[in-house]
Amino acid sequence: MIQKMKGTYDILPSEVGKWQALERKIRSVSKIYHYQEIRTPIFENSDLFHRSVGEHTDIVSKETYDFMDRGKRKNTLRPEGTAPVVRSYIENKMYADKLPVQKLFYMGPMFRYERPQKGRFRQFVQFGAEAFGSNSPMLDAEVIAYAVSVLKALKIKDVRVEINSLGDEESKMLYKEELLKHLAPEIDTLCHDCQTRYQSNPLRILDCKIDQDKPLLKEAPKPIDYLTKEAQSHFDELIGYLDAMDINYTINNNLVRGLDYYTHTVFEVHLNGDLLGMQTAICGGGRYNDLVKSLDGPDIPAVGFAFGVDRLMTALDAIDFQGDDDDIHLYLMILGEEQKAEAMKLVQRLRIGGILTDVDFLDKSMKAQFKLADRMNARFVAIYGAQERIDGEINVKNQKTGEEHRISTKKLYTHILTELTKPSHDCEDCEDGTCCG
RNA sequence: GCGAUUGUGGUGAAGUGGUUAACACUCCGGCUUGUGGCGCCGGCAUUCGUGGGUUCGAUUCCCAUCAGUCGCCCCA
Repeated sequence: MIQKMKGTYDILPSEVGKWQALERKIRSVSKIYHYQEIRTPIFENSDLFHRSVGEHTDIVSKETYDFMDRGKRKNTLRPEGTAPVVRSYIENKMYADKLPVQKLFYMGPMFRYERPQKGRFRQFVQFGAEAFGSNSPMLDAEVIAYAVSVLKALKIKDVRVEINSLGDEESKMLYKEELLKHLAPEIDTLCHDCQTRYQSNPLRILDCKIDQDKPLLKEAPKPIDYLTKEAQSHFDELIGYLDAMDINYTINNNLVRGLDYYTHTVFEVHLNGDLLGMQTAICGGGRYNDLVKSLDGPDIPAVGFAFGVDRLMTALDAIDFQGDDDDIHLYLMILGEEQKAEAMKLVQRLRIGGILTDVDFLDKSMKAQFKLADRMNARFVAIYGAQERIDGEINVKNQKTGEEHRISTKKLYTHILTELTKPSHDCEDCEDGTCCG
């Protein structure tokens, strides 16, 4: 038997409703913040990721799905969403659009060759936002507020927003030098990974879980202390906006993030508790003012974030999140061969009229058909046998109340329609009034 | 890339170096060819992830492999 590839998963009909509801909420929050959806290809020229994410990051150095196509071109299945969106932004000259600040979001599968575990797959779904064209800390604040709103809309509480600033290119250079100077004398006391990072990506040493508590790191200089004036005021302003917007956050001076392209603001959203197992990060993002330029675009600043949608789903599983149902309105019970054609005619009319209808295709007994209707969560069952066909009538049973009426077949459609639009309960009980819409 | 752990029907799961692989649920059929959800009766694994080895004999022991789960690394 051929089975799914490691680290992938099928979303079966029984759970797809939750995904659809989740995706719908994400889109609706995106709309409120006025971000527009962009869809880019699932694979790109490999160079895109090497140049943006960073050659020596784990993502690029050991986690990409690469393949050569028949034209000997190097392709990579996208491991993240920012680079493709930036590529598209540049290639489609969106910087010349009527709207000088382009606010985009995307949602779709990403691919990383990793060992799967809780909250981690080889094909996973990310939802992310990217806002181009302004260096204003207002935009950083908006993006963070947007991310928080998504969680709020999903009723995921108990989250922790951590922010930090890496500063601009100048701050980063200055800081890196100081950090290397500080670490140099005792570099051999750090873990093996950190010794490698010393060469490749010294900033990451800061949030190493192994060495975190060593005095060498505790006493290490922090990026925040090496910010240029502009960088410092960018960060201060951001904090001012977040306070004004009533967004809760904590400043984590050791937060650096793994991707190369970040400047200024970086942030992560974590879930408290053990909803996600050992993974707690549900969203990460930050500002990347030099990325567009370094990918041969104009010098345009940008800021964004990415959510792990699978992780959102995992978190939602723990809090009784209601997905879209696939209940049907009417189950048409057909009794007898001679009734089939007339029944199909009826079904077709109902469906054209927008009534979710289904029937049995296996000549099941009445009892078995009732069971089927139950499993489909049918609101009504219409029984259609020989006598009904002769009389031009049909029995309609309300599955909730058990009431049954015999009506003219011609009136079936309007009957079902009226019954369905009747509120099923007292709407004063609705929390938000959306249930009966 | 490293480590731990698991792999028996549709599902959850017992079990043993040796004739018919327990049990529960689901499902199917019947009692009941026109009103189901209850009840009763009956049925559903030539086979224990896959390949190899040890053995007279393996689902049970060993090795490999694949897959799941969890953790490390890293990240969403």
